[in-house]
Amino acid sequence: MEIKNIMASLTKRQEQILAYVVKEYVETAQPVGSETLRKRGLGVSSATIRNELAALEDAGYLTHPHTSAGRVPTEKGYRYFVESLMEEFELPPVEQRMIRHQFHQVTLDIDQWMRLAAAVLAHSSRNTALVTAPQSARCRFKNLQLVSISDQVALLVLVLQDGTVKQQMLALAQPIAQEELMRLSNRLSDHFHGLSVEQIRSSTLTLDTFESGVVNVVLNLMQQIDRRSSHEIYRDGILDILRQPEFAAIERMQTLLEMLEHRTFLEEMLSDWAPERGVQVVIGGESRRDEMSDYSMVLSRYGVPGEASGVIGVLGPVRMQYARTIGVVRYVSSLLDDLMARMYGR
Amino acid sequence: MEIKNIMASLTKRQEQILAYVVKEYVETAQPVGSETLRKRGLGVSSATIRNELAALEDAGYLTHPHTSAGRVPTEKGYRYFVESLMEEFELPPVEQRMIRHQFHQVTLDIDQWMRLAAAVLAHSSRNTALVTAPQSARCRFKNLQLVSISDQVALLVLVLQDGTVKQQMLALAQPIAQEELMRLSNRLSDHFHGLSVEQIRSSTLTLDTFESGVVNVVLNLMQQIDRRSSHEIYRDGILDILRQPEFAAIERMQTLLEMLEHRTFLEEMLSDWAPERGVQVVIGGESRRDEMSDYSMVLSRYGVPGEASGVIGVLGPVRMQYARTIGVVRYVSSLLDDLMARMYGR
DNA sequence: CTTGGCACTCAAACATCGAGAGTGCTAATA
DNA sequence: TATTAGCACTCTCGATGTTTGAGTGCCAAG
Repeated sequence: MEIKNIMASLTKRQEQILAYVVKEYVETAQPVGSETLRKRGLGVSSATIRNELAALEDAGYLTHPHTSAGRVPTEKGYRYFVESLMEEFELPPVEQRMIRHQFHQVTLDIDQWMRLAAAVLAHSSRNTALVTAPQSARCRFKNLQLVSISDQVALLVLVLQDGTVKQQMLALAQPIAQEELMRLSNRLSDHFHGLSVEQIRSSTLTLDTFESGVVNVVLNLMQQIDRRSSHEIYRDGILDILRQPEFAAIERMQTLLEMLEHRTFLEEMLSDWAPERGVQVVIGGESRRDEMSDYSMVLSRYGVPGEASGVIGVLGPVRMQYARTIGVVRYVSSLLDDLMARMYGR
Repeated sequence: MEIKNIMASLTKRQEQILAYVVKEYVETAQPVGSETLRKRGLGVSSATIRNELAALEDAGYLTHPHTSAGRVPTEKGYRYFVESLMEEFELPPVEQRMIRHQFHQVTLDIDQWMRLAAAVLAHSSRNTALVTAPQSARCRFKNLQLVSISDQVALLVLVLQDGTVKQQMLALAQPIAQEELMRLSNRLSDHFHGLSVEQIRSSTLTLDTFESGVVNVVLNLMQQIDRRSSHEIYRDGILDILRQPEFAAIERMQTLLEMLEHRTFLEEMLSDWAPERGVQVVIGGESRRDEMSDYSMVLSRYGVPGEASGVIGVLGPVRMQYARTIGVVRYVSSLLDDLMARMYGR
């Protein structure tokens, strides 16, 4: 007697059928029936396939929208597919080269890279891409520049060690000459070079009112960044995902858009589910969020481990081309790894 | 005998009826019939109103979706309403104060102001807001700073006279010390202070390979800005507009989203239709763009006339609360005027 | 000029029906 | 024991027909 159903393990044939169902359904968005499956060339009759389908349904890998409809994978079904059935997909070299080329064409700028990464992910996966800029564990001061804009306004430009740039206007109580501002810039830049928020705060530097005002602004900006509250999330391909047939119903679309506009929600999702390494697949309700029960995510972390890392990901309907998406995410992630490594000087 | 129809001018009662139709339709999104109108208190029977409606339709101010439906304003009808019938709407002082307060709470930063302006417009008008940052007629160099990031990478931070900040990473052929970079920064900053692209290009300054590389990057960035190709358009409230009943049909939604994602299209629309001064209302097909035939825009320019100006606007369905929207746009525009004036030192 | 009255129109909502796809079960077969 | 042919059954989907009601246009009387 064969071991069957006891271990909830599937026979070879069941696996094959499950794989076919997933692939077919992902492609057509239509429930797939026994006859369609037979034509795929299993060498058995549709009746046999029906029996297997019923078994797979009992085991929880498939469902029925209604009595006389074909089968649709459940989350468990997709999970099994992703874990055991799916063949690895590597991005074809032509595409790889094209993507790499795009990254090298663009100027050396994190913001640009992030946009491009989002665009590439969205385009290649035909879903919505989410990308966060690399965050240093704790940001460190690098350089500061004060530029006079008018009698009453100066511009403060703050550069952090990882290349992040922040600017802010300052209102001046009374006019200060550009030379004076420059002298101050240099003094502070020298003093604070390489320091974190706490270190700057505990530094013993005698400052006049204006100077300590400047320092406070700097500390504020740095804290904001530390608290990741200024964390921008780059998105792309919102349109692409809306073209999927699952969004024929209007409120589906609405809820999705609401999700995508809700920054803190996305932030949470990404930080909750981004893996430390490798590519993570989160299918539907696995994310433990009702709003996400119809969507899956494929996430990866990139960057230089100790230094700074960000997250890239693709969000799409549960009915998603997992193999392809994982391949794309993996590739873009490794590409960003390289770029970051080069930027941080290996 | 009265002058009527000859001048295509409307009688008082017709104007009143047209105004009611517009208001009612804007509110309910349903074609409005003679009986509804009678209840509004015109003091005449529905039959009389029907006659007037027929007259208004002949004159082109109203239409019929089908024989047995109520009336809907045409573009001509909306235009007449906006031009002659609508009562001015001033934002209530409470709201004004709230908005002003928000602007003063936020840090002195153009980017933040733009975001806030978009958010306020979108929220107050319940439509999609579009905002462009102020553009100087011709950008002028103010200051430049080179910061060493690693052995192979330096960061160039360029500040323009209007406070715009641009950064770009530079790949270094060989390591250059921070002091050396600073010396160069200061030299170039001094030399180019206040100059335009052409003036920098024709300046006679002896430069080594690296230095002229830096200058080229600067020129490139400045040119980009001059050509307005880097022109960011701040958008907000995309969701709000999608909640309108006109988007029950899915492809309506799709085309709108496509429009809103298409940057160059929006840029064109804004630059084509933004008025030199005052508030401009563009109704449906008046914009001479098929894609826009279902949408209206309310636009205004803000900023300091000779110096730098940007555009703010609201995009919504033709069936829009024009009075309210115009009021909001006017107020936010004047508020930005003040802020900009203050920034440029009056 | 206004109004009550009435016939007419059309979209939207609802009900009915047949076709088709797909299932589950049974009994026969290898 | 696993497979298969056969068949009754179920349910969706699209087409078709029917009803309802809002709203019009026009006429004849006030």
